[in-house]
Amino acid sequence: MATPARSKRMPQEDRRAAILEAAAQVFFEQGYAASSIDAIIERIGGSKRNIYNEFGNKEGLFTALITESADSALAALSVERFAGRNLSEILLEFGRRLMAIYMSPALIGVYRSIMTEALRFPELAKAFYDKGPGRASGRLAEVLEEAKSRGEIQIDDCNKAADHLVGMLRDNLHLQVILGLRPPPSPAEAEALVASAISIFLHGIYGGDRRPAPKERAQ
Amino acid sequence: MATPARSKRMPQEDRRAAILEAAAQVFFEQGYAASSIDAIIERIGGSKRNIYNEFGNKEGLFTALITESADSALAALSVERFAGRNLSEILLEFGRRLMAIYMSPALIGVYRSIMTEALRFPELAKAFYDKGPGRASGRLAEVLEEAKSRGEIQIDDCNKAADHLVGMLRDNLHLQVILGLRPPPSPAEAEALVASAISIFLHGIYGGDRRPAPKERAQ
DNA sequence: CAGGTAAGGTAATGTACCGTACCAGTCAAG
DNA sequence: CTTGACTGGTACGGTACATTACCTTACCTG
Repeated sequence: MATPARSKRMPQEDRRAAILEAAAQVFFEQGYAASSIDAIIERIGGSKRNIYNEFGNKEGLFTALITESADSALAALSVERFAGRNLSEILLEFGRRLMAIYMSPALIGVYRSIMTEALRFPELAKAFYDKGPGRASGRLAEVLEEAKSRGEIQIDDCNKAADHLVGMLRDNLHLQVILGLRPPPSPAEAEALVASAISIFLHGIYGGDRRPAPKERAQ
Repeated sequence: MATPARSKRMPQEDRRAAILEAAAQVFFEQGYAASSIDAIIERIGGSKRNIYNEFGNKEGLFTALITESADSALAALSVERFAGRNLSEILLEFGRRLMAIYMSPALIGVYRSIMTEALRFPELAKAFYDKGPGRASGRLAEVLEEAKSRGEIQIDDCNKAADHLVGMLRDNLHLQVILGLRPPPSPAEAEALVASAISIFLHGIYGGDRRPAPKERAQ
């Protein structure tokens, strides 16, 4: 009834992907507990047997959805080690990628739904954190550690500083998007936000006697 | 059966408070959709009529809980205008308060539950944001604007910078606490985090030719 | 102390939904 | 064409839950 065009058979992979896509729409909008298997299956037609055959039960579908969404969204972070340009450019590139990831619909949905379910799915919450924000911060800390060892920056605890920068990039804007109070930023907005965050991270806000950074317009 | 000592009547205020406390335990742990009125009433004894008489329905109880929790947790932000000491001390004091608020069990619970329900309760989400993170950022922007007008700092967009600082203070640690991956920080930890975030915000991480801030040990 | 009112308790109503069973139609192989 | 595995559609068992109807009890007023 919903999509009569889909009455034919489907290769297993496509079916699995279709289920996950529909599950994303429903779970990420309504949350795990308020979502029904029926609502998911309505979007793609077919019967619930497909879901139960493929994922076992509702929990299995949810964990698969969270895991795969987080994995695919976060894959962009580990493509290569950042080229050995200067720290400012490395951080800018890192920030751009992280911002794009955080604002992607998939990850917004993951955030929205995993907060409430974290206590019910502790391993899932840990996996999400470790592969996502935790790893981002870890990678960043490595970069900072290198720069520190070259004497380029002064910083006591690189892990803490990395957390701070990640937090800056995920500031109130991210929260507003998750809460549905505003749409994700345009590329230009995102770029400006990344630039201003990185600029503050590198130079702070005191206007005293610091040298301007090479070719950076602060916001 | 649960608490037989409570078989007598109760002043309305106490009962209302008891309901909200029990609702906080249940809603903040399980989320709105997965929580049942029965589970709430079991914690305090009595019957569901108490809840329906006082709050109308489940939605009414939830919105009252979120609103009052956010209000009381965030009241500490608007007590007085910060004394006109130097910017560093003002920000430190601001950061301490904000950190304490963010890590309070009440606000952790609000965060946990409102993310998923934001799309179902848009006005509630907006009220929460405006009274909470939005106002924190707004107050901070005022402080920065003053310092800017005194020529103390150099900054283009004070609102953006304020968002960044608020984000720094609410970084991966906050996320880990919400996800239940670690307990809230001890006062000493919190103080160290605030200090390092503010230090970066003020001075950045470049170790060049900046003067050290007055009496600040960065972390 | 009697009687009334409103709150508190109990049980019922109706619904939603997870997970499974059943049947009929469909595709692929032989 | 026949067979058989699989799938779509639907219905069902069992349960949980929001909300309400109805009864019971406590408190207040005169």
